Order: sequence, then C-alpha cells, then structure tokens
Amino acid sequence: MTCLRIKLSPFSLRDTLECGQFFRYRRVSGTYRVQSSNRIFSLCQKGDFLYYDGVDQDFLAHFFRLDEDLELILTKIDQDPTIHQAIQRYRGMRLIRQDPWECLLSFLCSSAKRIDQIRSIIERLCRCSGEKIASGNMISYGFPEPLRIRNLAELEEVRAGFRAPYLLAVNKCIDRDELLQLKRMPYDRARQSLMRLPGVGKKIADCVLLYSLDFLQAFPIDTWVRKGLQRVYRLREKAMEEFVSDHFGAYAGYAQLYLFHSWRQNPPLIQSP
DNA sequence: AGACAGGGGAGTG
DNA sequence: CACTCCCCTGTC
Repeated sequence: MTCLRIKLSPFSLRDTLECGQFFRYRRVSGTYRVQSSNRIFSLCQKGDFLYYDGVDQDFLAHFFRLDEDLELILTKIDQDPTIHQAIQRYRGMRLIRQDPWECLLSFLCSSAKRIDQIRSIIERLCRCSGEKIASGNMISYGFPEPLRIRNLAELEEVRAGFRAPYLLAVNKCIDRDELLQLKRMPYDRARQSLMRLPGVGKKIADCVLLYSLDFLQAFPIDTWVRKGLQRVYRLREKAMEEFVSDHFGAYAGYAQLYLFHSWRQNPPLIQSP
C-alpha cells in the first residue's frame, strides 16, 4: 500500500482490532481494511510502526486514543495478579474511540452472538440500509445513518432475528447528536438515558459509554467477564459493579478490555480455595 | 434432535 | 430484588 507510518510503542494492532470492541474490519494477509465514520482505510503493523493508508494521522490519533498515556493507565489498573498477567500478555492493546451511532447499533446486534456472527450481521445491515460507497474499483456500504432504516421488511436479509425491532426503533428515536450530548452528563445519568432505549440494558449501555463516549470508568459485564469475576475474584452478582469501580478505579474500562480479551481466549478456571 | 449462545425484557414470587 | 422463560438465528 502507498503508506504513511507512525511509530507507536507499545501497540498491538491485532489485539486492538480483534478483541471484540469493534466489528467493521477485515483482515487480508496481515493488512486490515477498516471502516468507521464513513471512512475506509487500511492498516498494517510491522514492529513498532503502524502503516496506514486512506486516512490522516489526526484521525488515527483520535481513533486509537493516542492522546492517552497507555503505559500510565496500565500502571493504574495493575492491581492484582490476574490483571497483571493480562497486561503482560496483551500490552499494547488500546481502546478504540468509535462513532457513537455505529457503536450503539453495533452492540444492539451483539446480544447472544459471537463476534464473527456480529460482524456478519453488521455487514448485512450496511448492505441493506447503508449508503453505497465507491472505493477504488470496489463497492462498499456505509453504516446506515439515523432514520435510514424504514421498516422491518427492509431488514429481512440482515437476519438479525429478535434484534431487528430494536434496530428499527432505536434508529427512529435517537440520533448521533443526542448520543454525543450524553458526554456532558455524569456516568450514571448517561447510562440511565441509554437504558431507556429498547434493547439496551446495562451491558450494551456500558459498551456505548466506554467505546464511544469517553466514559473510561464503564465496565461492561458480559457472560465471559461475569464468569471471570465469579470464579477468579469470587464475586457475587450484586457485588460486581462496586468491586470493579473500587478495585480498578477511573480506568476500569481498560481493565475490562484486558480481562475480557484474556478470559475469552483462556476461559477462567475455578480457583481452588 | 436439541441445547445453547459475549443480552434484554416481561412476568412471577 | 431474584429467578425463569422467551425472543431469532446459527452452530455444535
């Protein structure tokens, strides 16, 4: 690719893109073709260098949160042997700052689905309701903007199942600006606002807050993280939220990213007493 | 064949 | 609150 490059350390493009926080990418022989915010670009990491094409460095800095001091944050969340091991193993994995609209609808598609299935649903959603984009000699589809989904019939080929009515309803009752307004609120209020949307509970609300609205204290608890918190940290359901907030602090969201990635690859074992 | 999945919601006790 | 069942689809 015709390339620019930046030096990043530590950085792991693979873990960052493939850890389950983001869905619109495709890997072709070591190069990632990524779509976000109406952009299509390519990324490839060689050693400490990130090669990029189709996007400028300012966008990448925003997207990969390069304004944040990752090493410092990792120091702050490094509170126990479990998270310590995850940090050692995946050091360089970063949170991605996604577009809030895409993020909300993407995670609406995510319930009770595995990552590859979520990616397929989103791809079909773009093909059904998104704008056609010419990119070189290829045709791509943008992510459907608010109000672009008109009715349920339009989503038939998406095969989103019980998620389809949620997508339709949410696409009609909120837009990107209203989501961005949430950044001004305290975490709990923003979370409550999101949870008023159909199909959005605690988990999806926290994903949107963490991955797109800069609430780094948000700690989405899905079944993998739940199992881990139960088995490794010996927590009961109702104790989880308070624990992660006290234990990991203001950057709990980064801790979730590392624990989730680690537990998903190596399912948490029950610790002997 | 039948259970189950990276979640949410409605209904019940 | 805590618990159960169902939601659609795909996969093991």
